[in-house]
Amino acid sequence: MTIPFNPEISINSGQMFLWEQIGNSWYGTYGDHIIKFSTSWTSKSSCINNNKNNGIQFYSYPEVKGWERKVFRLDDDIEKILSTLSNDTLVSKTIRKYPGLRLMRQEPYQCIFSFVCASNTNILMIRKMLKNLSKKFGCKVIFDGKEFYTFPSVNSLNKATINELHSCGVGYRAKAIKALANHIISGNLDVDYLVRIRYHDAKEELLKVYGIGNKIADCILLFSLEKLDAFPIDVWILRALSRYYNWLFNENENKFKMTERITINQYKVLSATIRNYFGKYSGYAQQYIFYYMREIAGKKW
DNA sequence: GTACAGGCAGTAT
DNA sequence: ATACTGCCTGTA
Repeated sequence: MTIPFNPEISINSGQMFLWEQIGNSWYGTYGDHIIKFSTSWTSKSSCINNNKNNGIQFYSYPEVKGWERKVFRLDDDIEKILSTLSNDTLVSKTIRKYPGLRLMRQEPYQCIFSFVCASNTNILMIRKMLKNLSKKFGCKVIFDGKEFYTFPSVNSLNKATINELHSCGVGYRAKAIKALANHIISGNLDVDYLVRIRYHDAKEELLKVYGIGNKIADCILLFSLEKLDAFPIDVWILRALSRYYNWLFNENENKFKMTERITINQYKVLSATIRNYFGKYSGYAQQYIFYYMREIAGKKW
């Protein structure tokens, strides 16, 4: 059995902020690289399999051959992951509904800054903030005769003033961006180390940073620090838990209401319960559920 | 004008 | 441990 892979649906999963479509090509920012793939079809439902790039081509600037394997996590044992998660009714349904949807691996620093911008705002706003930051603090790159900006380096963000950051429309998050850059530059946050240690330990380190709470830490862990067992709970996932998984929480007085903002302790209980339920690939389940919730709500991004 | 969306930090209880 | 509030920008 070959599991399908569709890069287009994957980058539209809502967690990939800096991608844009130009004709039959998609261009994305991956740190200081611009990555691109082109399809020779127009239908969005088309898929390709793992081994043969049927009509789809991958490029990047600067050129890095085979980047798609890393970015689209083609090194994961997707067959095993999806078969494990298929024990769950809802996830099983979404796997069939969205063939080719994959979890994506983001550039760690870009991912961390992106999600620090993601507090208390929506995806369109996050995209806007990150575009502004890239234009102001990134490097201009001409690729295919088109103008792009690399994601700002940690150094450039560290040197930026609060006012400069604020001018990018990030609002009160300017303070968090500054604090984060300083944390990284001073060696208090080591990405390589966070990749090596386990979920709970890495999360503990992230939570020390001003501006990073439970949800944002889980996003960073899942999307860039190789913690496939992370399960970010935002409002969309909370609605899903309330609607489809209430039975999991009815024991032990773990009931919750989706209309209420959850407390830190409630997040811990929800997180522990759902991660125990889905297991080591919880993050993949989250990806499918998130996509499903956004789609039935009619969200484009 | 007014309501609402959205995660975190800080303070009071 | 929980409740409440302020923080920003934008859309309906």
